[in-house]
Amino acid sequence: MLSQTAEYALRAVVHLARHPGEPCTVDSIGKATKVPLSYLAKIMQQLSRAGLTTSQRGLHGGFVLSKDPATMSLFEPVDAVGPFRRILVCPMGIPEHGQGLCSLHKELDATLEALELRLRSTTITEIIALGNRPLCQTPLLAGNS
Amino acid sequence: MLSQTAEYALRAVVHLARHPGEPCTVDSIGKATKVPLSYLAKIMQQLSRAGLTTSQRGLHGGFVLSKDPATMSLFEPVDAVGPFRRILVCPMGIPEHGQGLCSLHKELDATLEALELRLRSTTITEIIALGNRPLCQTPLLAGNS
DNA sequence: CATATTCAGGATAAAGATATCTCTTTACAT
DNA sequence: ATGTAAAGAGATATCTTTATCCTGAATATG
Repeated sequence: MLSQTAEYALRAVVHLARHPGEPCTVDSIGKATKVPLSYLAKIMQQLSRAGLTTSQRGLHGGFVLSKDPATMSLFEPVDAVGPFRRILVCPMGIPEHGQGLCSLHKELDATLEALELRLRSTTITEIIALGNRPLCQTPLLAGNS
Repeated sequence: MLSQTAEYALRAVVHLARHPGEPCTVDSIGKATKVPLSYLAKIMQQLSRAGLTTSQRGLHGGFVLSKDPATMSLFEPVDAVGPFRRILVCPMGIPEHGQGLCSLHKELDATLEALELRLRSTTITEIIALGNRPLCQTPLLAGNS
């Protein structure tokens, strides 16, 4: 339902949130989150273009979250890598009276809305706080890469 | 979020529900719902294999819903054409203690669950009853093809 | 300044989803 | 029985998503 790319983006952002201030390279993020490195590089570009991360080249460079993860919802990385599309006009045509959706598409859009609201209402901080095991392989209390 | 194929499947099922008893050909469904005919043919096959529709070949053949649309949820056609996947084990590996998801995937799965429940709790009959314009181009009260 | 490290961007490849076409099989109507 | 209307099924084409690779540009360090 969420694209693979969105999954990867969320993993990366969660990882960055767990390493506040510390620039993380594509390499280190990819290894920690098990995302293919060369693909992750593209995703990180998208996150940076969307303003969610700051990037720094060169030695000790890498990516840092550009804002407090307590103010960043799950929706943001998801939307950054593949815009979230609501059903605004009838997918079956009828552009003229496009404002009134048929009941099927009204219901589908309401479902999308609920999904969007849920993503918007959960923050990255909540994920890393919740039960403290944000990404599966990270041990419960140890310092990890 | 829902695949194009799922969208098409829902349109087709809604159309069938509006023509109870009357076998609808791929051709007629496709024209009424603006789904590419040759692709719709494949989708109807999937619905039939999943047991949602009954098909009849030959003159006056076509597809009929195999059960009362009041007992069919939106989930069924969606799941029939592309199985709905929950997150049951960690997508990042760790098969050993696979039962305990990390918090990111717990939240994502909870979101999927909410989506699934919503689809499961809306029936096709509700769609065709609701405000009575189940598919956009169908006139409000007229007999239509 | 030289060099190693890292991101940026473009080109390409592989896989999956979407779409089309053709031929076969089934069933009805005459 | 024969012709015609339909679904079934397989092969193929196109587009999008996912993934890889390579070269160039920026930056810290010595």
